[in-house]
Amino acid sequence: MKTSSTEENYIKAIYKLEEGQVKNAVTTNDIAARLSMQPATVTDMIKKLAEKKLITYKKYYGVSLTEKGKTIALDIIRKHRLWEVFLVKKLKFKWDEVHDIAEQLEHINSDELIQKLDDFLENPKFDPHGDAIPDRDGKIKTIKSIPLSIASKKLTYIFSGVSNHETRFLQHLTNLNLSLGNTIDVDSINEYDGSLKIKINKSHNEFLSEQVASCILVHPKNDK
Amino acid sequence: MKTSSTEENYIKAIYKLEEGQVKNAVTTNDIAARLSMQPATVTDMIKKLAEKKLITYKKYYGVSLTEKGKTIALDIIRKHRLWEVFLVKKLKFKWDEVHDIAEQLEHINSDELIQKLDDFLENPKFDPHGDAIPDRDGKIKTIKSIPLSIASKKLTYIFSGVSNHETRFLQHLTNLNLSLGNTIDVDSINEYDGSLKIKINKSHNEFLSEQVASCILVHPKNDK
DNA sequence: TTAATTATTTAGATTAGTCTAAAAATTTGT
DNA sequence: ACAAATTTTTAGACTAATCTAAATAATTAA
Repeated sequence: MKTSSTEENYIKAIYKLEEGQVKNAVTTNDIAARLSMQPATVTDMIKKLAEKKLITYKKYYGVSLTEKGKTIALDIIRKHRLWEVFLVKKLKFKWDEVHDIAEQLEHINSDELIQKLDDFLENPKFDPHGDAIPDRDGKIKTIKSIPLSIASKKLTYIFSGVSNHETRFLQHLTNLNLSLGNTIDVDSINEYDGSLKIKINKSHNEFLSEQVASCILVHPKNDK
Repeated sequence: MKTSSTEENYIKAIYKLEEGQVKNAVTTNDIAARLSMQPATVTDMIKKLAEKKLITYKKYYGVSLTEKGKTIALDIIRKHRLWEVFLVKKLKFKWDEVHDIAEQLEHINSDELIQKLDDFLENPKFDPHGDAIPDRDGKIKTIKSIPLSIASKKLTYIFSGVSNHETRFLQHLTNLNLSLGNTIDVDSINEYDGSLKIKINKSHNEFLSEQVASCILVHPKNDK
């Protein structure tokens, strides 16, 4: 069964919302907000997706992806992240420039293409923002990382990902000279506002607000 | 002004039809046949394109692209051909496998992307089928090639392009071990059916029907 | 040159995806 | 527990892209 780009965008949105929630159902308003659509529009589309058995839907309650829906979501995410790797590694885009283009490329329909792209890129496991790339069968590594905002003083971490993909945020990290894989030593944590003083890659000191630290994902060094 | 993928496909079709015709106008039925659409559908769309000043349109007569329309057509063709180079050179697709994927990729919208892709591919001038790639300003090389079917006996030619892009035709050439850039020596031409005996790359002899020879574009050796 | 054929356009309908406004269901706050 | 607020759905409408059938214009052929 074919899925339109529009349907794919809804499926991806539902997947992302499920990921970030404890609850078992995603609401109409959540989806509407994420996709900048009217709730009425979302109701129509979720009826259609339920019809196709890509989600389960209970009126006035919410939706959740079926296995079939999850498979499609992971396939789109796989394509998005592989294209991001291509854009950054091969075409030399900056990590904050690739999102919108990958949003278009992720809907290109050709299994053969994605397979060959994956091989060409040498089967990368992570995209330029540190997000894991699902394999061909939809298997995805769950990385046990934590926000830097709950890190412990005097420990050393590895910068492994971000939980905010906005251009402005990514540019801020670039300006701090902070890149994926860098070590982060937490020198001190301000008790009042949660801000941190850190040392990046054993070389330069920086100051991070709690707001920024909370979007930086790390794992303890020598543990991964 | 934005153009939808659908509009782009019409513009490209009109461009291709203009290219292959002496007449100054392309008819509704031509476009309908090329795009496998109903003439009534085409009439609606050409009204829309005329409204946008991408074509000139005279009722019951036909259409032709404006400068604006031509610019868009050449931009799509540029994108299509650059993606084909990418697919063949980098992803190792065969030359007969890339058309449908490039048809999708050509509608991806990002000037920055195409510029970087062009550079990544080292600014190729021809696609895998020997068609010239328009430059960023829409300038396109017109190559003075002829169909092999009107070639002269005992002369040596270079295989420079095809006028038929069907998978089955391209596979036939592959089976003959004939690739772009190969030399073709015309040994003899059959007077009755126009078939040719040729030697490819000074190494192996092949037989070509007139039908096949007419879709093979060549230029005389040491002239180009 | 006029009747027959062919090509094109118009008219009316359909589907996908979107909207606004109003109705209905659920949740919240006192 | 019930009124108020919020969320969700329904109803009706719009646009883009498509179709079929019918009407009209242009071309061809006798």
